[in-house]
Amino acid sequence: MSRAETSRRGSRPGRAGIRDVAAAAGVSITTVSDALNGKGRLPDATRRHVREVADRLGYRPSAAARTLRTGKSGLIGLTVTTYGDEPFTFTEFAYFAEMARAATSAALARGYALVILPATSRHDVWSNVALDGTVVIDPSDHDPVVSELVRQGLPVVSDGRPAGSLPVTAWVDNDHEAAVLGILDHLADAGARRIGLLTGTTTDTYTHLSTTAYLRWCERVGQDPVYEAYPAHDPCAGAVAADRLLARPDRPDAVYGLFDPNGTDLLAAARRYGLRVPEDLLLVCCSESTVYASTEPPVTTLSLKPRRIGTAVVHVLIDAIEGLHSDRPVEQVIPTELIVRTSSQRRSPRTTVSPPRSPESD
Amino acid sequence: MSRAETSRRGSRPGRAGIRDVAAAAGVSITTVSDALNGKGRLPDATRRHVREVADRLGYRPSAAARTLRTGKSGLIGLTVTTYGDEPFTFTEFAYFAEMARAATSAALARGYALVILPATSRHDVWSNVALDGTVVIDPSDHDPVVSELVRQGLPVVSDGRPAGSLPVTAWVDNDHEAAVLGILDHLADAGARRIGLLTGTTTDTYTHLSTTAYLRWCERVGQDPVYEAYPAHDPCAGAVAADRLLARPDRPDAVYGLFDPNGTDLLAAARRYGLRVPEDLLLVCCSESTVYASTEPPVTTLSLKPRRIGTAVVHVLIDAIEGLHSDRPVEQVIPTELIVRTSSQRRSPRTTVSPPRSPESD
DNA sequence: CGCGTTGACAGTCACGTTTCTGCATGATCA
DNA sequence: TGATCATGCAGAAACGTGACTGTCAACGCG
Repeated sequence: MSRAETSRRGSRPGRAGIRDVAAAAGVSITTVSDALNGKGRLPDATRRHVREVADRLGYRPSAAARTLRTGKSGLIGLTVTTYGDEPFTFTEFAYFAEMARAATSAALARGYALVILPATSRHDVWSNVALDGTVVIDPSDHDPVVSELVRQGLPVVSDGRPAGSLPVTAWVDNDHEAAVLGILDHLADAGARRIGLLTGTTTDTYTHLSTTAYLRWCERVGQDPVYEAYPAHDPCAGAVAADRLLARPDRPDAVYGLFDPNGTDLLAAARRYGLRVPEDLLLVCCSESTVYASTEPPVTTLSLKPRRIGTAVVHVLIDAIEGLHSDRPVEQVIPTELIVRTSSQRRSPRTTVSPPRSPESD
Repeated sequence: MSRAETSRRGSRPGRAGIRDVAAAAGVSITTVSDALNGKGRLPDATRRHVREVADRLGYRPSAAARTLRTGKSGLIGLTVTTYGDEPFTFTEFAYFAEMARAATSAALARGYALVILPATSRHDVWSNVALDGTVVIDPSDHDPVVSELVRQGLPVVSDGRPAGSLPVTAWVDNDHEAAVLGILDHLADAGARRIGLLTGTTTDTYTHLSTTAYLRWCERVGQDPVYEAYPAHDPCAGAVAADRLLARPDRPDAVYGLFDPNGTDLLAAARRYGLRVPEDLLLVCCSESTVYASTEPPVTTLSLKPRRIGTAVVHVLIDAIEGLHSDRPVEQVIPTELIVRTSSQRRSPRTTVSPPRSPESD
């Protein structure tokens, strides 16, 4: 069978193949491939001619064929832990959104795209998409998906220090212990005598590290721990837990909340009990949301710098994919930032208006 | 050259191909493919045997090869409008996060995965990933990316009524005019005499439709329009615009804010001017955030139901991809929901505590 | 003038699947 | 008993690209 006029079968109009370009330009397939990829040794005239013809035909190389041939898809998985059947957790919205945004930007700048893939998704979906590597957010102890990916030889970079002996390629995280200790010291400096904690019942690393840091701090300064834990994925449970914490007989005079909505929930609970913030109750919570800049009063927040983390994670991963032995460390610690506002400043009642914050740039 | 023992070349250990499975099971490649995909006519014994051998070898079919052969990648693009160089807009965080979450779930349930692809990304990234279709969020007037995709014959479904003559396959949107009119009537019922609007300077459909609906309502009831517009992607500009709106000589006694942060910004501005909410100022804003349930006072919000929209968009798109002539309409209007809280209820001062809201389920 | 070298391309294979076609074998039926 | 048919499987052709190998002419050099 002759191979001439191959364009008659297969491809519908609108999808020109490399053969069509070769025929139209009067050269061979090899020449087209080399001309478009800048590979071979061709005179610039041929190169320009081929490019021009390709543009005229609206030629787009088939991503599938290229992936099959080269073994690289240009796709990076973005895996998010799930509570329940939803792709990502409710309480991490702002964090996740910012982190994903930065990760997408960073990946894109290096020619990669991100695929959202919940860890609990059906196995066939995972194997149906060709990934060059994966970003895992807060992997659980012995995540089967991570093990499977690593077994396949794919680089896996984790946002959050991996628990147990999870064999990730690299990880990026904050120093959560240091952050909690810093906040507790900050509150103590502001005059707090008994600091309470609003924490979660889940077993992820963030919750675990933060809680143990709190307990160790209490032990060190000789304070009885005062904390309430609730399932962080339930938005209503947070309000209830905040209320419980302030209803205790040993009511704290300062509270740190580990999750984003804790600030508003604690403010509401304080109002119910007639507690003034910051006079009667000092408040800090971990959040990326800007609403805390304009609450009454503005609430001091701890930012985990999700944008820096997202960027770092992607860069480390792509370095691993491309086999670059970069100077980026395999274990990166991103500093947190405490944004001090009125709710944690008992000592300086003069200024109650928080300075305007410019749009974050990192 | 003999084709026996093909496994000696190519594939590194850890990646078993279909040939290896066929050899190990003592059957042909065809039989393996049919057995795993449930296609041919095979006795159950053979089917089970092949599956068992495949599992033992840890066989995973190559997504790239499958895509090349079948023409279906199982990937759906999720395109988000960009202001500046970031993948998605700052002001739509909660909306986008919820919408993306629902879309990811819905796609996953039907065996598809989502790829985040900003509209402004480099062309090579778009053509480097094999997509079966694309979801476009709030496409601009003559989006070149959408045209290109449609020209390639890919289904494109839009979140938001497409402006101009954008040739999308289908779209899903709220009835923004009806929503605005409903809110204005709601505020008027609560006793508002002069209703102001906090709107955006961008030209997207949402902003445009909402603003014109407001202007028409004003004309109908004979009220002079009182509004301030600001670039919605700038978080600081919103606070300034809220302040300006309440500083006007013709200060409104009720305000509707089109964007998520408007509620807290307006509350803060009201405090600065000594205005009580809802006694001196009625407040509604469009937001998906739960923080407005526990602000002081709780703020009435309009929910655009992003989860329903995300689900609907994905289902319509996948129907189009798979050529199903479903009974789902090509143009779907999702109803909005007005969550009435204290900030817009001047008439009933008895109950100032909003009822607890259960986690949304739709 | 003969020979190695280099430029400029063409031919062909392989990536790993899916699927169409087709060949045996045994069962069924006129 | 020969023709028909369903069954169970094997062979091989694509899918569209990238890369290796090979060919042919021109050219420089001793």
